[in-house]
Amino acid sequence: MSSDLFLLDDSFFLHSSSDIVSSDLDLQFLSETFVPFAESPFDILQSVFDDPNQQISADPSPSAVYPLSSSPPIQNLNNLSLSQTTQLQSLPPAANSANGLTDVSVWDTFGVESEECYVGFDSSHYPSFFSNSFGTGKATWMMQRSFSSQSLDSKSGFLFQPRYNSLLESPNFQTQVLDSTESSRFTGPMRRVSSIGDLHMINGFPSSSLAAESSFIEEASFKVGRYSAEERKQRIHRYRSKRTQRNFNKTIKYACRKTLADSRPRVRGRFARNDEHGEIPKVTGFNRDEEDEDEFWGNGYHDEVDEKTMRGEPFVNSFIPTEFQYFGF
DNA sequence: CAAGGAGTAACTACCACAGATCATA
DNA sequence: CATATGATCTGTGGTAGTTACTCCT
Repeated sequence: MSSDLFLLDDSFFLHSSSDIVSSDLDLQFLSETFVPFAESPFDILQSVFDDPNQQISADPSPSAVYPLSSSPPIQNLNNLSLSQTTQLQSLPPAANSANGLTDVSVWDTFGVESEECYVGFDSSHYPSFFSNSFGTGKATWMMQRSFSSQSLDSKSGFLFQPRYNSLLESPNFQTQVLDSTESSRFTGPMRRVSSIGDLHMINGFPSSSLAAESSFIEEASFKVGRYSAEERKQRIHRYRSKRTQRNFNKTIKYACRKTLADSRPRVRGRFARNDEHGEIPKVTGFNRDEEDEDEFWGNGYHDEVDEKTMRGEPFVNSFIPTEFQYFGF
């Protein structure tokens, strides 16, 4: 997985693109720390839309527990479905354009039934990141497994409208928020998120001004799930410190061996012998006659990759990694 | 509800061989 | 002790096969 979940806050929050949620471990951490009793990563998202009237439903299997080594729990995220159980007032599109942040008319903004809560995106920017359907009156977002937060960084156009929970809707809270240094970025029901750094939200809290907000939250004895704010901070600190020590990069100990491996001829992915003279074999094979070659290649097994490898060409460009979580930032 | 097939993703073995490492003379 | 030689081990990447799991019928 590396569908980034950046729904934490301030010191809790994933601030940079290097803080992407990139593993099952991350998800477990998130679920345990922020959404205790979560049955699936879906619940994590639900916390963002924390509202008794709002439900995020997926098709969670009864056994939606995701041990670290199991199949990717993010699979559950591939079938996100937001649903509004009650009809609340719709957000007037004009309100968004009026604040200068969002011109709804140019956005593919998908309402979730009541349009009270929706996640929008510029589909021209994200042709494959999300896809949606409205089959049964619910919007379903398909989140590409390996969409890196870097992509979000580089492309603006991610809309995120959280539900406000009761605390956020508190006049006192809104006052504090609007008085904060980054209040201009928090402009009411619609907030444009242009980077992962902007996606600092939990339970609808904008995170950027958390210096003020967190104290407020603490004063309000804000507690999510089983952990107090302090406990969460400690857990997050431990998590992040351990996380920094993780090494997602495959370190090449011997560059020369990599070079050799890249240039080494392969047969169905396996290293093949060089010819007897130690020369890099040509496309035509290993000086084999036609009969041997047919046998060697099986049923005419020829493809571009192998032709390249047989020529000793590294075909780096022919392979586009799809799992960004293994690449450090 | 249980069983079985389809679909999907993660994981792993396999291969050749240059270079590193170790043991011995 | 220093050097030479041979044997053994290590590491490198793409693919196919296996495993585990979910979803659907």
